[in-house]
Amino acid sequence: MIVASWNVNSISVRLPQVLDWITANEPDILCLQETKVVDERFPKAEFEELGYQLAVYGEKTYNGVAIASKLPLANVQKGFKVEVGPGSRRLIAADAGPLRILNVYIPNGSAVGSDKYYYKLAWLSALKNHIDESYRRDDLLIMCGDFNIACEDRDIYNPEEVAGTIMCSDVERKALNAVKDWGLIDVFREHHQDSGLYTWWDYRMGAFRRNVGFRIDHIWASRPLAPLCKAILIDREPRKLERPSDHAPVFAEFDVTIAS
DNA sequence: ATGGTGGATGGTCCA
Repeated sequence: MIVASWNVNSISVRLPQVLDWITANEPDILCLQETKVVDERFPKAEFEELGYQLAVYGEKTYNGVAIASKLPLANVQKGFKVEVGPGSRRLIAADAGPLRILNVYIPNGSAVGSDKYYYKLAWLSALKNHIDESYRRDDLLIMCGDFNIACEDRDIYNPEEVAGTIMCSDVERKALNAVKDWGLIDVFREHHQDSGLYTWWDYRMGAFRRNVGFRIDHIWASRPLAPLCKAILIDREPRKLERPSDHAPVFAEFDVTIAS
């Protein structure tokens, strides 16, 4: 079973690229972030024509998450039970066959010490509580999405230059590690140890051409599920297209049987 | 050097 995650930076703009990518790669589940449309305007029919069910939780202009799945989705949950602050739409969860999917768009945080940074930390705390309340350690859980945090220096092109700044400050890394300590595994690092492997490159300054990137989009798996991951890749090809998202999709294959 | 690029918007805000 193939599970993918992609921050598309507007599903309206990126729809043709996303549909092409789905056709080429045939993921069973695709988690999207930064869809930037209200639910009524999400292009559901185009996904349904390719055989996918949709669960969407979006808003105008900002944020927005969605799950497209070939398997029927059940127990769809949108947002935290009690939202953090103004309550932007950044979390959607559902069960798909044997898997429990948690798709998150963790706040960017803008700059260390800013109001948005403290919102990011509060959101991470709420995420930890949400997982504690919602899942069991023996669930086949995937938490994926745009985490907006590079966990280690090898996830960053120029760690010395950006040390302590947004997406790699110690405090936000610790807050994310507190989530991870529930029992989640960064599946990508089970399969790849190299630096230079990124999922996001700024649109500016020719960052992609120079591979000035960050690995901030992740697929994490619970302890019983992680060993079933047979392969995981970042697909850089869509980032090379005209009018790309600034993020590349990440996708993982899990050797799980689908009960009928 | 606080720049630069892209998306949604219709003023700027966000990333």
